[in-house]
Amino acid sequence: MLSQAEENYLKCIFTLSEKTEKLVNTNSIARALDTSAASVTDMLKRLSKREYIEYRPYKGVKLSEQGDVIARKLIRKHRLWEFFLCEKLGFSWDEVHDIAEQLEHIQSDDLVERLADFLDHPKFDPHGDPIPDKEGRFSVRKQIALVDLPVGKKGIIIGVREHSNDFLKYLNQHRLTIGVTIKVLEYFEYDQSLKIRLGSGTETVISQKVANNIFVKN
Amino acid sequence: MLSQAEENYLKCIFTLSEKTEKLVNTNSIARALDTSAASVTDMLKRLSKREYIEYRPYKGVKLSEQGDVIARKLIRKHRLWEFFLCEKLGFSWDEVHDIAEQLEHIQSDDLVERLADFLDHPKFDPHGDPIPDKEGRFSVRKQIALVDLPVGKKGIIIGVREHSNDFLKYLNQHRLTIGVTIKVLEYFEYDQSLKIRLGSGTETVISQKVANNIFVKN
DNA sequence: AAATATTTTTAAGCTTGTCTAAAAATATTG
DNA sequence: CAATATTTTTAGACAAGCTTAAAAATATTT
Ligand SMILES: [Mn+2]
Ligand SMILES: [Mn+2]
Ligand SMILES: [Mn+2]
Ligand SMILES: [Mn+2]
Repeated sequence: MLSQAEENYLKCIFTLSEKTEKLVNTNSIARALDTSAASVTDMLKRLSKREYIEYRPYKGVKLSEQGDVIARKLIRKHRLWEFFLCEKLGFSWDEVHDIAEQLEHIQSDDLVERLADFLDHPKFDPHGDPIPDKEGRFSVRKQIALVDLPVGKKGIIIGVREHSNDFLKYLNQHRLTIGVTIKVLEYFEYDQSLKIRLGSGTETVISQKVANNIFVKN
Repeated sequence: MLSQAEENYLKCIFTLSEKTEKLVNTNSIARALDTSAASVTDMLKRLSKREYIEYRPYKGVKLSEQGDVIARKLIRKHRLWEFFLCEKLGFSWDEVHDIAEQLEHIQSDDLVERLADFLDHPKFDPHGDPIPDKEGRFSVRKQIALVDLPVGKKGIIIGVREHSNDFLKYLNQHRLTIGVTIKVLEYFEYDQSLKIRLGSGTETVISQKVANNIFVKN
């Protein structure tokens, strides 16, 4: 059985791997987990000995077959719990991550599957991130960043790239939440900001940074 | 913030206190937590220094005001989660304790209250144990052990004294679950066993040991 | 290619929570 | 009430997971 710390490392390596293709390096793990590089090296040696990862000193690390399975299960649990917290308990999407960070470590295969049943096997979590199925497979769907939506076109918000509390709260304040329809009215070359109209009729201007962190479908 | 280990000690001292009135002694804690007396002494010193308990070496220990509040919260969480697992996820009462043992350590006051709302503020858990309210108050209700139900009288099962898996499974097998009506048909002096008839019409004989561990109301 | 900068690992040490064995305190019994 | 039994504490050790500081390896510049 893995400790919570060990589980966090595996999940971290998984998410960093998604972005890089290459081996994950010590420093990026340390940054992500807000710990020292020395601690990371220490843990990598332990996880390597137990064959959850393939570790090449000074080169970097990737998950083993076994480690990959565990990481996917953790992400499944995390996102199922986030869905539960929003859909059943009425939390908003900026409140659920920290609680799910704890709940993902509850050990019971039975629990996960019953929870998934109870929730009708959702495919996406409250932030629009895919929930792996029992076998660890992610759903994929066509999505583009709002920055890439041409002027005059409509899109529906289906996810976010950033998950920080600040960003999610900004989105709440501007009613930019999952399911909302957006039409791009104007593009301002000067600072790459966008004027948009929501389904509700409200019009706003959003920065390039914001538009880049919102995913929409056509 | 308390570690899971520290929380387990406080909860343990609380439940042992319920039974004894007197100070809780080191050995009984060690037995309950399946650990060594030396470890217990060690922890008692730490919890005492932080004023969660009042500890008198060689004499015993009791919870401080503060420790009592925390223990009650843990029991509230534990039993709410057990209720959730049975009522919403369809677990049976012999499957929920170990999972609730983990879930009770999730840190979020908001979560507990939203969960309680979602469950309509249940007063008793799947084993018939009272769920403390937000202020830590337990509901009390009149209940007697099935052994004490006179021959010819009817009662309804509302709880159990023992919580072991073996006992709960025995009860499942004999359809002796919460809400079931029981009529005592006969008492056998020789071994203090009872002949009973269930609401369903089934008749069985149960031992004195079993009858002592079932609570009924008239 | 040598000098410099960055990344990673090693070394040493701390806290938490556990253990076993031995010593000390308390309780029980003849 | 002294001997014995039981309970509790102390002592010493260990693993996990973290820290900082120093050393070693690798990457980048000049
Ligand atoms: Mn999350
Ligand atoms: Mn999410
Ligand atoms: Mn329980
Ligand atoms: Mn219970």
